[in-house]
Amino acid sequence: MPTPYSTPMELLARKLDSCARLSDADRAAILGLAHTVRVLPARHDIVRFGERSNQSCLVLQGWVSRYAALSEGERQILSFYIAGDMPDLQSLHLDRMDHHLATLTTCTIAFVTHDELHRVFRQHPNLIGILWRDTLIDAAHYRERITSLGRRQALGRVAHLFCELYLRQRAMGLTSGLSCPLPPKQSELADALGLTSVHLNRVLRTLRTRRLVTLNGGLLTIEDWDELAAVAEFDPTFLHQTVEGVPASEPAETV
Amino acid sequence: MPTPYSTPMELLARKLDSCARLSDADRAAILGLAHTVRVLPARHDIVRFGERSNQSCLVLQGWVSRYAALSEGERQILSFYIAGDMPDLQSLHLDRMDHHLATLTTCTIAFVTHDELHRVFRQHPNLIGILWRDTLIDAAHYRERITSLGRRQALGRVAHLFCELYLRQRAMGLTSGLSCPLPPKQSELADALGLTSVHLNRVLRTLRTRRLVTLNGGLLTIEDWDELAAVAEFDPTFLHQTVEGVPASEPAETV
DNA sequence: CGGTGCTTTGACATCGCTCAACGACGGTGG
DNA sequence: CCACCGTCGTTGAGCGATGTCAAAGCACCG
Repeated sequence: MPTPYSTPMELLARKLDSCARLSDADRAAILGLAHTVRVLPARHDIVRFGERSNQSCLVLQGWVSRYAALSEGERQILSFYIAGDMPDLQSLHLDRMDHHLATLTTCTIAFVTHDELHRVFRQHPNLIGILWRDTLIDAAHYRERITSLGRRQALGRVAHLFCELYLRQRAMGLTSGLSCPLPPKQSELADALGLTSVHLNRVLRTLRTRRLVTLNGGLLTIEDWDELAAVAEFDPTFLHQTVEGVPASEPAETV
Repeated sequence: MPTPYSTPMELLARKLDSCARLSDADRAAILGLAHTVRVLPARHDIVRFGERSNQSCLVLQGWVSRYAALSEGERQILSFYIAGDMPDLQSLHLDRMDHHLATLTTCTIAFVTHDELHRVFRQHPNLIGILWRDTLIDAAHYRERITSLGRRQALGRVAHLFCELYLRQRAMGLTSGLSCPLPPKQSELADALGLTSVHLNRVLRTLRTRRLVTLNGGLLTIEDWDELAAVAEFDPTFLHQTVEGVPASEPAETV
């Protein structure tokens, strides 16, 4: 399932279109953004805690994670990012990183300097709101994660994350039926969900046994969306996607 | 400890000054924001899940909470807001609320319409970045909460929240020595921390016994900042305050 | 064919939850 | 003024969900 994009900024335009409404002028401005592209190996820090950044990154291919490092080598993964996401927009207005940003898989990443972003903002003030909105949606994801960690048990937490990651990939055309890539290892999923990898493994077995979901070789397959969403108490409102499509019991194949 | 402000927008200016740098022109623009003021009773919803809003609110006095409601009457408090905070800025760019906003105590709240904000943004584009930054700091608070819920045990979680709430109030001049208001009831703190009120109560006893913190009648008193911060593994970076002041062992009295 | 890293499983420990009761306190009405 | 009541805080006993530790299985790869 390769990322189906022609140019980096077309990918960004597609992404922004899935959470906002992009006018033709805005779209053109996006497509004109100067950028550089780099391929980074898996498990490689992009920006580190404490650093100042003068550019923001756009994921073109692969998965990126945002994480906080605690003492004793413990780690909390704060969020996952996929093709089309700009995980580093906050550096536009916050001077120091308060966490790390790292690749999870081999990644293709585009970098846009803050100067370039400010230039486009000056010429197309509309875009400010659209990218601001993007960071607000990021915050909405955080809120949902807080709710999960605070009030759901392990099973619901895992189910909820799977629903979220499936729908986000679906909006970017990265799913195939009820399957989608899920490259993080179990220990990484555990670090995101506030669980140990041992317990996560047992939860995965439960999900498999109950015929809700299977996870194998980096491929997630949802066998029963309705039941999975019920276990997760999943409500897609927080995703703020323009296309509200929750998979029907018999979901449409994505184009 | 009454909120020491003369006018609503002076309070906002003071707040923004504590996390950014406000030029004189920006400051004047803030002071000129048209608004209305209302007093709301405690435990009163300001905006509800699913609603659309055409205004944003500014807390002038009292405490506000953002919360998600789950089935079975369960609730996760996502964050607390105090005088100077604008908890509702996201409604500028997100059409539907994905959670609730409610008063915790009796509150004085100022409301500014989105139209008015957009007007000021047009005349003072600087302010866009400053308010955007404010929402990004909100997100930084979420991240820290995720880390707490995911990777800290109850004791550290509680200690961390107390450190955060103390420093945020300190930046607004709402503390007195190492004491500050903490109006939420134990059940509300528990709902914010992913604990039951019973267990939170035991944790508070531990904190009291270990002479770190006492909480009594809505007043939080920190007895040993260094030790409390150590238990919490507290690092104030995520607050993104311009004045970095962490209380010394013998903290300066706030003016 | 022997690493190396990830997943899976078992046995046991522990943190935090549940249920239940009681105490402290303030408001209200007689 | 006092009895009553509701709310909040406090405590105990037992239980359940999740963590810890340790080992084995398994796939990939040199």
